Amino acid sequence: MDDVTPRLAALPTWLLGQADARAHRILVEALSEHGFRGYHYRVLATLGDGGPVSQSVLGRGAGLDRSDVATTVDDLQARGLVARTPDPSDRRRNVVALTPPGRRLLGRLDTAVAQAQDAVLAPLTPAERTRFVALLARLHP
Amino acid sequence: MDDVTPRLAALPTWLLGQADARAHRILVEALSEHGFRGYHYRVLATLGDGGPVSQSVLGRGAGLDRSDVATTVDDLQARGLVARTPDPSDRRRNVVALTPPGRRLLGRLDTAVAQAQDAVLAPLTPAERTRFVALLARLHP
DNA sequence: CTCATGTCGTTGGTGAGACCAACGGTACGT
DNA sequence: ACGTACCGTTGGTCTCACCAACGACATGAG
Repeated sequence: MDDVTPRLAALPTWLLGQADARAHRILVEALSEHGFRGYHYRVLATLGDGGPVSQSVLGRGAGLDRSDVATTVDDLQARGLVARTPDPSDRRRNVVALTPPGRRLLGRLDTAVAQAQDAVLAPLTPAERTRFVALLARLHP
Repeated sequence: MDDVTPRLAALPTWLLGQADARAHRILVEALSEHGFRGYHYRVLATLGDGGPVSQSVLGRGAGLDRSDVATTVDDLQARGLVARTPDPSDRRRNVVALTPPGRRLLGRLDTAVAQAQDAVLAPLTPAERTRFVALLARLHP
């Protein structure tokens, strides 16, 4: 299956990219079964543990550019999953909050995402998973 | 710096994505200093340890779609780094080979890429690097 | 030999993700 | 009052990955 040339296959960056590509495929698969993409989940998850926030805070929490927050919130709002209201105390800001359907959906997506994590780490034993995640966290300074 | 919401930060897929993003940035940085992108290096590297091959073999070796091979080879050919000649024994095929300048460039890119690997793994001790790469390889079945 | 099947390279298109620039509107400190 | 800085929006760009359709060509079955 892996016909990749040795000079590439030996590179840590290549292995990392392959592992991430697989993880990404599994995660995207899980989300798309519900009709959503990565940006949607990131925004919902940020709202889920951050409460109603401005879009700029939302962007920092979800790791998104402001412009991508705007279009993603547009989308979620059109589906009735978040509410966007002007902030009375600062009229530059929008306050974004989960709606009840949004919160229920987040619960289902959380489950799907958790299952995806297991699927991604499936090739490793529980002890290896712990060590792997620890090394991964160190790798991102 | 990392203001990402806990629900995301705890996900292995998130950590993997962040680590890969960082690795990718470092690698792209290294290549772009020479004026090239990932696809260019992948193709040159595949030619470097595979000898002259058809574009379809090149695609398998470099992990690229046929269409992406076509445009990448176009580009490298225009820069005089590879030669594309019809295969007399099968006129459907093109045989792609490194030119002498292409081979010299590959040497320089290899050095840059090797330095990028070190930079990516810099946060880990040598022993940890070995374990990390081993786990990474297992994660990609 | 003929013809169906399948491969090769090319063109063109899609979509996600990450990012950047510029704009009008707004807040705030000086 | 005014300059500075921030907010959200719009409208791009780029890389990467992938898919569909096409003509040219090779090959095996009959």
